[in-house]
Amino acid sequence: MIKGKEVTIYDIALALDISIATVSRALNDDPVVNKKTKKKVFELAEELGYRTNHFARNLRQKRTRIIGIIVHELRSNFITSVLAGVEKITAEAGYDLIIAHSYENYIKEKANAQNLFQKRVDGLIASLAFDTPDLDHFQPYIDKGVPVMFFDRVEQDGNNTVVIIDNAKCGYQATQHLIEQGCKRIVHVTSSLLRNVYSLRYKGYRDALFDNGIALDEKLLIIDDLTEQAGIDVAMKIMRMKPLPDGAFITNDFVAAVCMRTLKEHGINIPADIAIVGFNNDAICKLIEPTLTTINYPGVAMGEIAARNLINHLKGVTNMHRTNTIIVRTELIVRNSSLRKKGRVKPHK
Amino acid sequence: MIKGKEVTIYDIALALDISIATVSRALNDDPVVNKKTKKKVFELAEELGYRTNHFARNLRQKRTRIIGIIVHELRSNFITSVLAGVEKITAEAGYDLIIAHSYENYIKEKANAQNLFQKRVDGLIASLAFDTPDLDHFQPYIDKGVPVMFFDRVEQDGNNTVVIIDNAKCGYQATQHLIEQGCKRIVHVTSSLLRNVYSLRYKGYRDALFDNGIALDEKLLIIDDLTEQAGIDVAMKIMRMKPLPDGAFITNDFVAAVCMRTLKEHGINIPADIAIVGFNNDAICKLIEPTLTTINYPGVAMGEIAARNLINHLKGVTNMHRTNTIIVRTELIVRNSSLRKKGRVKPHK
DNA sequence: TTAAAAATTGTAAACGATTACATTTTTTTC
DNA sequence: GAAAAAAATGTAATCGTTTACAATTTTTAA
Repeated sequence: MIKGKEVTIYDIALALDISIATVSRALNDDPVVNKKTKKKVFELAEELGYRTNHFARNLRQKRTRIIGIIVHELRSNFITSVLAGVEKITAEAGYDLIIAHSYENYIKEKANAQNLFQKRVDGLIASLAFDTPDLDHFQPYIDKGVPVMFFDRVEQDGNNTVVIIDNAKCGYQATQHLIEQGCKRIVHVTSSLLRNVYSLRYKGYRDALFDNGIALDEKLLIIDDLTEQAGIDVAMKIMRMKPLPDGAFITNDFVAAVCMRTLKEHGINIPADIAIVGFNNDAICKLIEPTLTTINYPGVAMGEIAARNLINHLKGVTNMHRTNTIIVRTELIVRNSSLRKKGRVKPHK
Repeated sequence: MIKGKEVTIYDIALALDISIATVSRALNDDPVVNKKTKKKVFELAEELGYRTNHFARNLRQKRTRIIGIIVHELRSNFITSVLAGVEKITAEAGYDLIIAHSYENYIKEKANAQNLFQKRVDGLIASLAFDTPDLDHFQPYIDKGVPVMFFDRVEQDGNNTVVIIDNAKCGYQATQHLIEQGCKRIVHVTSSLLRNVYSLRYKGYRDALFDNGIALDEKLLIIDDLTEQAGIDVAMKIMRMKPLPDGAFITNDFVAAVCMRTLKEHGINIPADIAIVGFNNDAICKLIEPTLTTINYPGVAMGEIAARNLINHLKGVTNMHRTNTIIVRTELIVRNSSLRKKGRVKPHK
């Protein structure tokens, strides 16, 4: 193999004194080609270090075998799990994965969407940024018939195919659990209510309060971004509330953990003074003290499902547009941060 | 824009009654083209929804503007940080990023290397799996002159370009710190010694012991994989040691955290009974109790450096092969898990 | 042995850009 | 106003495949 000089099907054809058409067919394992010829072609290709020129092929076939994925944040346990799930399925199916990162920024998300469209991905998987107001930037995909699959962070009323969890139910469960543990004044710490995941969890929270005859107090709603500082600020805000709340449903484990640490530093007892429920079931839940009650959220599975549906659609096995919404199972995992009435609910692990 | 029908430079040329060469040049902002013509082309391209066919372009130009990255594990804070750094730089430079995941598996790593080579990435960034015995699978890249940049997990004696931290120094620092805190019997918990990162940290550990006149006891070396179960097993092993060790240098924060939890559950006091130092400075360090002393490890920066060097090399700005090794700064962050002699070392944050 | 059928191979036209080189048009210079 | 220089545009080959259709070779059947 000589550096810089690429081997093409012409070289193979020339060496074997056959046509490039036959070589091409042989390399693609076309049953029409004589087995002996095929064998010779394969062997010579191997020997010469032939590698397919995917540009030539894609140029001709008009498809890329590339799936694009736009994530709102890379440095997140959940997203990484999804990525792992997607990667597994796409790799198995022989697709490549191009990852684009929006950093929770609509402008970047838009640029990424355009870029991947330019690159002609065969399909797109996306989770929206905090401040994404609409789906106009995905319109070119729809116009060209390129399938798009949204996961987790999706548009509320869009008629796209989405893979999500039942956020309202999760919010309800978490809140109901706190109420069952005797909480009456429950803080809800969440992020931008413009995003489905947060607005629906809030809805679940409200519904649970309502069903238990507890009046909604909007002063107990705290909006944060997902940083460490936010966790500290939240704790400060909670401590200034009078009377002190006796429960907190925080829609992110990391923020919950930082918040808990800060509360503890100020002498507040968890769960005795305040019971806390987080969201995500990150690894930290089992490592902090007390261990954190949370909602388990199956990242890898969501990634796998999104990717599998997309690829099946591309292969024509199923039509994605028939399935509008795929809801993935979640569960409340009760640990010590919320467990006041011992024995009534068995703590998890 | 009609679904399924792609606009090409021919369409634009036809509509404006100019040649495709001019259209091509205009779209590439070639200064040779008349400004008015250029404007007309841009406007019509926009209007018709023209998008470059990158296959045609790449076929002609013989490059892909794609960087491949092979990581040993996706679900890791460190790797995600590196990924974020790489993504930032490659995106800025107009390159796409294809991610491949080896799951700490040599076979998969090899397959990924081959696949990305087939896809003709312009450059490769890689971190090796646990059990990768050699770099033979990267030989095709070298033969073809495709630059490869290794980071973190690299081959010991290879003459490739690598971005690493000074693992031996980190190991030395961590151990020295424990010794300064009065530890005499220090356990070293680490992973496969076949990998540079772990063998060098071990070397640093040994050197620090030696320099302080402490005999090396091989019974104090524990090899684990990086799972939760490993953390528990490690704690159990430590507790069975007689006399109980008084210090532990654990080369992974997560394992250290699980181990600490398990030790505490068994009534062992940290740092009084055993002082602990981890590695990575994951978010958990500040959230667990006691807070975990660790080595800070700049993931994002490493990703940025690796990507920047690769891209500068591709652009011909610098020659990567001149720079053999890039060592990134690290620091010991002292927190409560190792702090016995208050006041002697100021705890971090 | 020969015609028909089946298997195999070949020819040549795409696919959509880039670009060396040639040509035409415009501007400058004296 | 003509020659020279500069600017702008065009022509056509090329990149490496795939694939419809045509042509050839081999096998089968009578």
